[in-house]
Amino acid sequence: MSFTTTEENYIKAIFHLQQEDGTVSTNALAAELHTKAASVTDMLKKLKTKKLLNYEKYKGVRLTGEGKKLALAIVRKHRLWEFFLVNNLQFGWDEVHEVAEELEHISSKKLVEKLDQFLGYPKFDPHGDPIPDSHGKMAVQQQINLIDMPLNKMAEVSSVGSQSSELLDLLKHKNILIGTRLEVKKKFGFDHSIEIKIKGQQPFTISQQLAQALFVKLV
Amino acid sequence: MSFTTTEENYIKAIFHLQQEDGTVSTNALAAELHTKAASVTDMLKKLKTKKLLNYEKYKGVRLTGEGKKLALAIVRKHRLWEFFLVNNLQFGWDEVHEVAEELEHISSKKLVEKLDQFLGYPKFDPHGDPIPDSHGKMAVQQQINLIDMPLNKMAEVSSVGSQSSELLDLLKHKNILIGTRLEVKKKFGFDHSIEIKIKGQQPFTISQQLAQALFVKLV
DNA sequence: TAAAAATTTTAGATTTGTCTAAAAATAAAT
DNA sequence: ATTTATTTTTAGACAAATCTAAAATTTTTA
Repeated sequence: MSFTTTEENYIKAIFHLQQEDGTVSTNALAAELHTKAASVTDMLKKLKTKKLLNYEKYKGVRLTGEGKKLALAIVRKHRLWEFFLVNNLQFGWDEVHEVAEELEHISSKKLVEKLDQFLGYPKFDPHGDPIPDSHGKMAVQQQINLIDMPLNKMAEVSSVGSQSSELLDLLKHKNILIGTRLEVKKKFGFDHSIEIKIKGQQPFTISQQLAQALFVKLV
Repeated sequence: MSFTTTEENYIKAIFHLQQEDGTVSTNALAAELHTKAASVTDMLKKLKTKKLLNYEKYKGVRLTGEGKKLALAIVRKHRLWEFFLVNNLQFGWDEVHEVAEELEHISSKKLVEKLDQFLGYPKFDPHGDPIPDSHGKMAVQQQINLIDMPLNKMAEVSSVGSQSSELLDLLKHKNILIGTRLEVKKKFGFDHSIEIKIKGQQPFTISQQLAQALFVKLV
């Protein structure tokens, strides 16, 4: 069985949304895919006949085992290509997302396995997200949200909460990268902003929104 | 301006066909693309409005400068990816064509340039075909058809006339690869078959059709 | 050069993924 | 517990790329 790029994008979007919510609503999917609810309904019916998801009208949707398998295969490709783009082709980690969105739909199974081997079976992509292996298994990273970090402990930025270009822009401006080491010096209850310190720089304050978009691991 | 995969496949097919014929007929295109003449007519009208080709009904078709530029960009991507697959991912040179047919439609300009750089600006792909550079220029290879080789001169197989799996199958069976060195020992006028010798092997005979599908350079 | 053959184009239909507008179902609020 | 608001689905239409069958054009051949 093979799938169109559009079908794959639906499966991937459902996969990501159901991590948080369990079942996914038509409107949430429409928003995620920048399309309309009516289009989503049509596609859900189609994907149901392909046994990729369980769908009852007005009840929302969840992926079947098959659907999850497909989603993981797509995520695997996406993250492997991102790793390749950054590590081999010298792309910046903040400019690979769109290209990987295209590359993830290349169908050859052999290509994925050869690429994985060539890259040395990486476990995490350049954003710090785990890369599913050929069986769909992902390493679990003991990362926590920056907002939850204890004070004065050294932490390393390991992933970001989204790939929005606004976020990546802000991080670039603040000189925060995957791998950047920092400490939380102070938390302000008023607006939940936090003060952080990067070695060799003056401490500075970041907003609650930004802190929540950053994941770190203790070092 | 951006183009669909289908549009790009039409442009590429016209480009290849017009190398031989100058102008390309509707039926020839339909055969090449495994589609019907009526579909070709529709698409030619569409591509004409996009200024990629000159088309007058019943008169056949030729690419414009713009069309050629696009065709060369696609050929460039195809051959760079083939090079990558064979040289870096350890694919056999006879199994990369289909994957490259998909990869050639990835749109990122930056990806192509970074890939080219990563690969070391290769001039020829694994089939011996020249890779257009970023300006569309190709190295000219002083290769001749095996059928035209003088007797008893050492030659090296540098490219094959087509990527048909039947041809690749036959070559594999006869143990002929890109880079294989051989001499033509005898030519038979009756059926235009030729006897060739590969070092360390008994001489054997190949058909006119096969000889015409092989290009060599003198060494 | 006129009839036959081949090629090419048009006309109308189909499939995929999308849309808008209206109807149906569910959830929220008074 | 009705009314109101929100969400979701249906109905009908559209654009892209394709098809078949029939008509138009060009080429071949007698």
